[in-house]
Parts: sequence; structure tokens; C-alpha cells
Amino acid sequence: MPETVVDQLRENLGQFSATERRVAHRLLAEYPMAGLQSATVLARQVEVSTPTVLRMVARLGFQSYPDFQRRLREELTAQLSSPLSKASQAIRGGRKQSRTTATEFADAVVQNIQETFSHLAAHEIDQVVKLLGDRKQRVHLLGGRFTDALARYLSVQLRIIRGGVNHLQDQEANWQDQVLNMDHRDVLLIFDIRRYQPSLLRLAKAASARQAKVLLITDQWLSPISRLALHVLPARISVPSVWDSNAALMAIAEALLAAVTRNTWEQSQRRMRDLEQLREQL
Amino acid sequence: MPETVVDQLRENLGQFSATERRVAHRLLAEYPMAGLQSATVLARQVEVSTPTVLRMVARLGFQSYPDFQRRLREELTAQLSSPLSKASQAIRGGRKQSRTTATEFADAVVQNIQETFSHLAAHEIDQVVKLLGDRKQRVHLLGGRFTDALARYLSVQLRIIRGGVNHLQDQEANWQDQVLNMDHRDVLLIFDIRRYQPSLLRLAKAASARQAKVLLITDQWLSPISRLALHVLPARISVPSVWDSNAALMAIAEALLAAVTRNTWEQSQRRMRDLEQLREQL
DNA sequence: CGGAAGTTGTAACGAACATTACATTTTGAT
DNA sequence: ATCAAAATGTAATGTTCGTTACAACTTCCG
Repeated sequence: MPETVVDQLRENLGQFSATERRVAHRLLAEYPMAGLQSATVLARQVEVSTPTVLRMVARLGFQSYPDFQRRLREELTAQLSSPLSKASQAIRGGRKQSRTTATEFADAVVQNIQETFSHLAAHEIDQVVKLLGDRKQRVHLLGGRFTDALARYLSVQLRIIRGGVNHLQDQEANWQDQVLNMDHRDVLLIFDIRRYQPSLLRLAKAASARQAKVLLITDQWLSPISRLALHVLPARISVPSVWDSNAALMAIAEALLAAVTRNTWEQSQRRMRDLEQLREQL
Repeated sequence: MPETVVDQLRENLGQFSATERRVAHRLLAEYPMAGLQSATVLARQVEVSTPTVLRMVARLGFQSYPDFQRRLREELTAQLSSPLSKASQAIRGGRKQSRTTATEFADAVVQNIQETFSHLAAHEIDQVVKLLGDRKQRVHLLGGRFTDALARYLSVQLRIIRGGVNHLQDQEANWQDQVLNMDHRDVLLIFDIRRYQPSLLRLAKAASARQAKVLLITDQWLSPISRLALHVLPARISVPSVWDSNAALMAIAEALLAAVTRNTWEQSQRRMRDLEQLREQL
């Protein structure tokens, strides 16, 4: 027997019809506020008829909608009175295998991010942010087999707030001519985690030899590129899976982007406005 | 200017009449549950007439009792969503002096991931994992402007453990012929967060019309695609930055991949070995 | 004691709401 | 393709609720 309404919702999600499920999703997403409104308002929000909301609540086992709301309020006061409600809620979550493992996975990711940031040097971050925000520098990004998606992600975002951003495409042959043109005004940000790719090291060496500044985001065991890199930001990547997790790397990338955006807000804002105009014209 | 309803109640306690004060005391004692009930019920509990309750609420400056309740709900969600960091709240409030540090950013990301997974339904995850692991299904992935990097990331990983994985490239024109060939044996996994892209909705509609199964990973406000989607996995994306964070989306993607890999380990392992051999030959 | 100002409850009204029955549409199986 | 079953929306109904007007009551000052 499920204890909380959240559990009840999650357990019965499969028995609901498609439309009822949309109601349930809204309740889960905006819990518990969505359920404290009137059924009519809730129905309007998910673009469903009022009876559908009521049927869903009835299928959860409640005698009436007011009954359902009363239960929500009771739960709420109980939850608010205990300070560590959040943790216990996550633990109480569910018994099914996949959910337990999904939660364990999430816990591992959370721990990775916390450890990652607790080990990062503020000085290192500041320097990287400064370089990425410097309009006099050209910025090149790339990653390995799995991490290249991150390089792409960051380059797309960075391009919005500044020019001179270049994502080195996958074909190694294309890199060469671009490296040839590099000098001290170029910044090369590389994502590289195990198993470290020799091709990335070769590129880093070539760029470094031409006075380009190499920045590295890697795992805690440090890619060999770290020896050439001006700044190194290591992240934790271990999770209960055969694969490694790139979530902490992404958190770093996003934190960098946020900082760059904030530090160069006037210029960034201007550029974003121009882009907006350009887009409307097309 | 009092921020919360509690403060407002305490400040105006002196101006209330004796009976009104009893109402206020009840509200303070059982906050905020007492205020989420109907005015009539609340009046009955403190043995006061309904108009007295309404007069008190009016004296607090609220236009109507529903107004008052709305405010309570808003306060409540704000309180529930960020129990651990008052710091981040202060920043969102708009103090320019307190600079958002990388740690605060990381805290927000961590909280996002925790909330995301605490709201995910086990049933939903199971079904998605099942579909992604089903070799009889073809899997297509794509995302929006920023989230397409995630689609790419997941497709690269998924391709290692199973065939029939397709990442729909950015040019919208290229989608069309691929959608034409879709039927009930196709699964379309879409990443779509605000600002939701109309082109993705169009594609989802076309695919859905051809009986392809649409899976959606979105933000907590749910992309319009959610109406067509067979399964929806919502994530939290708010961080102290002008940008949204995709970290929780990535965590979901990685959790899915881990589960699929585990559930179909024999087949996956075989394929990975074959790939390894193939790579050595090249 | 008398009267005015403030306080509180009663009662009536209208709006919003939950609920039900029913018609329509969709789905799935044969 | 055809039909039964399920799902969903529409419309009508009775209830609860918030709101307002007004009368009864209290308090306090002359």
C-alpha cells in the first residue's frame, strides 16, 4: 500500500488512460500545488475536461476530489514539519527494481558533481572563464568519442554570446588546416576522458606548439593532455554502470558558460539582441 | 514590505479585532494548511463566522479569498523547491553584489537532478527502457537547438550496444524522407525544452500519425509534444544563470542507457566485442 | 444612562465547483 | 470491415463556497 500520493500516482500511472496520464504528469511535475487548485482549473491547465481529472482521482481510490485535496494537505503538513523531508522522500520512493537503480544512478551523479566542484580550484575556473570571455581570443572546442557532444553543446551556446567560436568537426583530416593557423590568440578547449584518444593528444600537441592556449576538461585520472594544458578542470565520472557519466563535465561546461555570460553581460546582451533581429529577418 | 504571508499576519496582528485575531492565530499555528481549506471550513474550525475570515483576509490586502489561497500556494512551491539553499534564492531575488559562484551553480544542478529523479515514475522509465532495448524497434533521436547535443550523445552510445539507431540531423529537410518510412516499429525519442521548437512538434505529429511511438524528455513545464508522446520524462532545468541547465536531462539519458545496457547485457556484450574486433581491423 | 462607532453573526444571493448521466469519438479485436 | 469496449467530452444538476447586505450586539465616551 503506497504511503504518499506521489507514490500512488507513480504506481498507477500505467493503469491510466493517455489523457488521465497527462493530468498525473502535471500533478507530479508541480507537486503538490497543482492538486490544491480546483479540479476545473487543473483540467484547464492540461487542456482536458474536468471529468477526466475527477476520473483519474477516483481511480486513485479517492471518494471525491475534496477528499483528494484533504489528503494532499495532510501530507503537506507532515512533510513541512520534518526538516529532512526531501531525503526521506527520495528513499521511500519505490520498490521496483528500475526505479531503485535509477535513483542510485542519480545519487551517484549527484555525488560526482558535488565532489567535482569541491575539488575545483576557484583560481583555475576564473582563468578559464576569463579566456573564454576574451573577445580577442578565438575559441576552438572539441571532444572525444562521447564527449564531443559536450564540445558541440558548449560551442552552440558560446556562439550566441560571442564571435570567433569554432567547433572542430569529427573528421581528423579537417583539423590540420585549422591548427596550422593557430597562434597565441587561439584558445583550444578539449574534453577528454578515459579511454583517452591519441588523436586528441596529437592535436593538443600541435596546437600547443603554435602557442595556442590549451584548456582541458577531463576525468579525475587526468588525460595525458593535462601535461600540455594551461588549465585543467577534472571531473568525477564513475557511476553504477558499464559506462562513465559525463554529467559532471556538463555541469562544469554550464557553470563556465554562466560565468562568462555574467562577466561580459553588456557585450553578450548586445550580441544576443542583434542575433534576435537577424533571426526575425530570416 | 513583508515578503511572506506569515510576516504579513504577524505585522497586522495588532490591527485585527479579537475574533479576527483568532483566525490569524489559527493560520499561524497550522501554516499553511489552514489557509488552503475553504474559508467556511476554516471559520468552523475556529468557531467564527465565514465573513469574519473573509474580512481578516481582506484587511491583509487581498482582493479575494481565492487570491489569498493562490498566494499561499505560490509561497509553498517556492519553499518546497529550494529547502537547502537560501543563497540561491537571494540571488534569484536579484542582489547584484553577491556573485554567483561555481559552487552555487553546482548546488542548483544537484538539486535539479534530485528533484528530477524524485518525480520520475518507475513505470515510465521501465517502458522507455524496454522500448529502447527492443531490437525489433528502430530508434530515432533528435533534439532542439541546445538539446540536440544530448540526442547525439545518446545515439552514439546507444549505437554501440544495438543496431537500428538513427540520429536525425539538423537540417529539417532531411527529416521528411525518414519520417515517411516510419510505422509502428519506430521509436522517436525527442529532447525538447523551452523555448519549444515548432519544427520538433511538427515532426512529432508526422511520426505519431504514422504510428511511430514518440518518447519525450522535456522540462517540468512540458513541451507541447507531451500531448502526442507515449511516455514523458520531465526534468528540472532552472539554474542561477540566464541559461537553462541540461544537466538533469543528461542524467536521465545516462540512466536510461545504463538500464538498457543492463537489461540486454548478453546481446550488448556480443555486439561490443564484434565492434572491438572490427575496429582493430581498421 | 444614551448614543455612536465598531464588531460580529445571520441570511440571502450568485458564482464556481464537483458530480453525474449521456452522447460522441476512439480504440482494438475479430 | 464491423462491432464491442473503452475513453473522452458535453451538458445538466445539485452542492459548496465566497461574497454582500443588514441586523444584532458590544464597547466606550459623553
